[in-house]
Amino acid sequence: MVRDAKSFVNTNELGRAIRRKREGTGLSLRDVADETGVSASTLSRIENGTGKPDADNIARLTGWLNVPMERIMGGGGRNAEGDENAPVVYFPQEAMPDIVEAHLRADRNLTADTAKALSELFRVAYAQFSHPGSDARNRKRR
Amino acid sequence: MVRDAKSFVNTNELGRAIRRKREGTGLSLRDVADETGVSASTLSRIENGTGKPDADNIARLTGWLNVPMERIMGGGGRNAEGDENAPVVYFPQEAMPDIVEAHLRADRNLTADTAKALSELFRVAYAQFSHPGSDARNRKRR
DNA sequence: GTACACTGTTTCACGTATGAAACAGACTGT
DNA sequence: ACAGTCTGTTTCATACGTGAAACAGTGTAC
Repeated sequence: MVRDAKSFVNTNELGRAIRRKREGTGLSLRDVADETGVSASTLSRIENGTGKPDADNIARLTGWLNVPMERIMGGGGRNAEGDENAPVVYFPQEAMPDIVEAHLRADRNLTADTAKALSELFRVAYAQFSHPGSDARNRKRR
Repeated sequence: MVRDAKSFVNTNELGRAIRRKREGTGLSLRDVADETGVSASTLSRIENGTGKPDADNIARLTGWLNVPMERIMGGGGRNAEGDENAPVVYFPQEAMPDIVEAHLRADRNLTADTAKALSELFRVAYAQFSHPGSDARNRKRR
């Protein structure tokens, strides 16, 4: 049960990523607004970490960044209590192969068979490398 | 771009997936509410496709489903005009290896080196299988 | 019968994310 | 000097997602 529901989506990282890319490419807020459909005012708020963008805008912006939502947002059940701003693994790590498989199945470049084969390959490889001991959980990065 | 900003996050699929899993496991709305931290009323609305859940609840629920957000939600820039309810690829397919890599890097079960090795493996395998023909040149560049 | 416990749905007051527009600066050209 | 055009930020009214609680069924026990 998701220990007491206080979890927030980490939008600070989103904001930082956007500002980084925006300034890196020399675009203004209004430029990005035109490209993404998110208004400049909202964009400004997001970059400065004020408030939390809604689902549509998160989708538009992660799309613009070409980054998976959960990578940038973190959130949900497993947000490490301690470390604030690190992008977090949203899913139980055991689910990694499932995540990859889902992505593969959604990939229109692949046939169903190929997607299956690729995820199988990934599953095997992952099993090989992941939690090498029985207590990989002690590894508290950072 | 972004077509005229009318893109919505596809929450219908989210709702369907939740109802499927919930009924499949014989849970009530209030059971799921306890597990996820999303209220039963909101849960009901989501399952019935009324309104759009906010970012926090999407995170909680995709986490509960163990499914990547963009797989279930679709959304953003690439939502296929034609087919409504199909889960869509949110990212350009070319980005698949990057997506997987991001996920791997966020995986605390893996050391940085291992994550790198795995994503390299994946990248090679994917390149092998993806767009086998030459008609994959629909790509839009911005 | 009538209680009681459960179900999913809807009502309600409240908080807040939103975009348009107003705003404050920084620069440039005239 | 002034005017014009850019920048990011903030104000404002509006829209809407939210959870608690009320509601409407349905089933079971007594």
